[in-house]
Amino acid sequence: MANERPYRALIERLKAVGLRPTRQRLALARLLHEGGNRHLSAEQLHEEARAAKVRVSLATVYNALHQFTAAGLLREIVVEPGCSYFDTNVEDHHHFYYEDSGRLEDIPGEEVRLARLPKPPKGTRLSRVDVIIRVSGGRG
Amino acid sequence: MANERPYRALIERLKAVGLRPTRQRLALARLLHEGGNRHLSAEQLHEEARAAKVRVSLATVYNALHQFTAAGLLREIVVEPGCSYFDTNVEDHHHFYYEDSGRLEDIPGEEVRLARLPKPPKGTRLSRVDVIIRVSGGRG
DNA sequence: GTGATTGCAAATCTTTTGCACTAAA
DNA sequence: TTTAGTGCAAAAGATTTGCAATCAC
Repeated sequence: MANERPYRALIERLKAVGLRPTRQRLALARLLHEGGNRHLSAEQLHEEARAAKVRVSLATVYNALHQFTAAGLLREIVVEPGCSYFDTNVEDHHHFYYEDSGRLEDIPGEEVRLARLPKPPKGTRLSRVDVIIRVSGGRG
Repeated sequence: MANERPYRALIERLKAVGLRPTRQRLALARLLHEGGNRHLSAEQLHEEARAAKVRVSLATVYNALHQFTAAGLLREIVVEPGCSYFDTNVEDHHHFYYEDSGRLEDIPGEEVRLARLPKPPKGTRLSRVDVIIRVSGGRG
């Protein structure tokens, strides 16, 4: 985050989904997409922003996360009560959940194969399928 | 819940898992297992208790739900932030989640077949696999 | 300019906790 | 008795909201 030059691509991406590329949204988007796929809570992202010297309020972090999620730039995941994670990977994939540490980890889409799936009940359409493999006992 | 006679089987079940069969726990256990498989939040169960003229505090409902879950009598499910559901079905099965209404519905175990599953990362053991099929657009 | 966005603080909601009181064994 | 369990009210967290100030266009 040393580089303050606005990233064209990010700006376009935000504009494309109807969000003004504000200083805060750009900074958060950059933080989110640094260093590969991540699973961050609002609080964690807020902390990262602080660490990166980006001044942004927690309320704005929540706003941005929800707007990004609505725009398909993020995916929200809830495994435990009282804490949402936002996944920067919006491709088809699933998760390991380390119960002891509360950490999430991506599983590439191919590594889980659903051989049979019931069809959505009449009048509904499939939104998505979440597979969460809960493991415990390790170092997380 | 008209019948106030303590149910032997329930009493034994609670004792078996090390929980004293108190008036509150018995009443809640009965409510939970009335009418087949259900997915209730603490608030909903508390409301049902009120409706059934069972005097029990919300804190006790939370306590009981967590104790029952720890004892394997219930299963906790979290799909949206800010609300846990407790599933009276502890058999192997998965769920439909109606995004519009927030309702959960059981899918019998056989109707979802996982043909391939990665093994738990080194040092961890499988705790359980949750499959949540999210659907939207219907009446929920 | 003008309307979207932000920050702050207060409000909300779910869940947990501390502790005196009550009930089961 | 003795110890677990309960109720209440307060506390704790996560998230949302209201609204004036600020920023993008």
